[in-house]
Amino acid sequence: MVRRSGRRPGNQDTRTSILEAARASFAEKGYDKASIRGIAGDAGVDPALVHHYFGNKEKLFLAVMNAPINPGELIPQALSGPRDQAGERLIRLALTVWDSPAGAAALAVFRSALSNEWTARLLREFVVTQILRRAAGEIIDDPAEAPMRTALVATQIAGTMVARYVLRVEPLASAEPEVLVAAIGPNIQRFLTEPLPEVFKQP
Amino acid sequence: MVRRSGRRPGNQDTRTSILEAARASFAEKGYDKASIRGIAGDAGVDPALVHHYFGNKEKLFLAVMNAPINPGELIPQALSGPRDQAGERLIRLALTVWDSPAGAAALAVFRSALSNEWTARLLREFVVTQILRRAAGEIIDDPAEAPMRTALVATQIAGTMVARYVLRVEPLASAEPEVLVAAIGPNIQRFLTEPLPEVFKQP
DNA sequence: CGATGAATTCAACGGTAGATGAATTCTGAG
DNA sequence: CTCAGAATTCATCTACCGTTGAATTCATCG
Repeated sequence: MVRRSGRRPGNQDTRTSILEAARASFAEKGYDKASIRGIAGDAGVDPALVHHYFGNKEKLFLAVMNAPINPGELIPQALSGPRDQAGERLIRLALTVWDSPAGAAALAVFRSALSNEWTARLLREFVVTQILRRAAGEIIDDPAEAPMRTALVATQIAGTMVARYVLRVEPLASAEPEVLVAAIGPNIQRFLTEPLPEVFKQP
Repeated sequence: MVRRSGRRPGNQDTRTSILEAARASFAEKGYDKASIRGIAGDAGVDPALVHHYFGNKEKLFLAVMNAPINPGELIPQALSGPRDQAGERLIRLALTVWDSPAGAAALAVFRSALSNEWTARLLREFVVTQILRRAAGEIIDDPAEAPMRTALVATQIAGTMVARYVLRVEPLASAEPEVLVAAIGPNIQRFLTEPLPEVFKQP
């Protein structure tokens, strides 16, 4: 690569500090209520600089989400293992990710999806293609039941995320992850493998 | 040229048409994104008229919610009956309310609570004082376990509402209520009455 | 009829938002 | 040192927002 004349991209500190401020702000307020002006303020920077680096708010959001969300390894790891403990492994994976540093990005996507249409589509596609489709093939026996079973699993996991991280309902918000794994895992397991009610068995 | 200014004959029910437009708009967009200007537009009315009738946006929201949300009869009815079917009755009650005309108001409160602090407080107080506290006394044996059990129940019900009514995930959104009652009820029952994991039994 | 007052609209204020393009500062290559 | 070009800022534009007060119309009462 030929070095062209001019200032080197040496000071990319500000670029990442914008990204950090954006991640925190999106996680705390969701896509709509997080403002570029506020993010720029948190990063100690002029709002126009955000546009200079990221183009617009949508691209900034995507840039924030691109880095940390990479479930290539985690998901298969959560799916392998005793089939009758898959429920526990799924909820444990969710809690582990959300309590980790990358959890801010996950919370940002989730919170945004609850109040914004295009981020909701983003989340749906991500969940469907990256998580549920794999889980369906690995764990659920009858393919015809997979959509309903995975959707039911999604209700329990989404509800846990809403209560613990969005609404911060006690004692859930302060509970140890393993407590929730032990309490919620079996219910997810039931959605995965136990017989569905007969009323569902009609096309 | 039609003069559009000033009092127009006949229409005495503009107040209710504002309320209807507001209920629909709050349910669809939540408190923050629903605008008084948009509501007034849907009602075919000047925005200032909304203020004339309801004072401000907060009071309009409360006026919309005041009428249909009156759980005085429904809740006791859902709690009375065989104890081992309380889970099914709870999720059935939720689905019944949300699928009824009053459901728009419930959805408005819920959706707003997910992205707005003071509506979240409103929902929490309502849920705690009107629903959970009664359920705790009637169904849960050990009072010490009541907070965790009711919170777990809340995760499953809130998750169902999020998936079915907010994110509109299929096949949940189109499922018959009784299918969901049969599928989800037993899991709520488990949160209510089956033993909690030992890991929880330490203060 | 004229007066009253409620129903309704108009125009405007102050605020925040995302976005844009020109102007300025800085830095390193030649 | 010079100077191009990247980094950064400034001043604005447009578009909504909730809210307000004054102005208009009109049904009704005396």
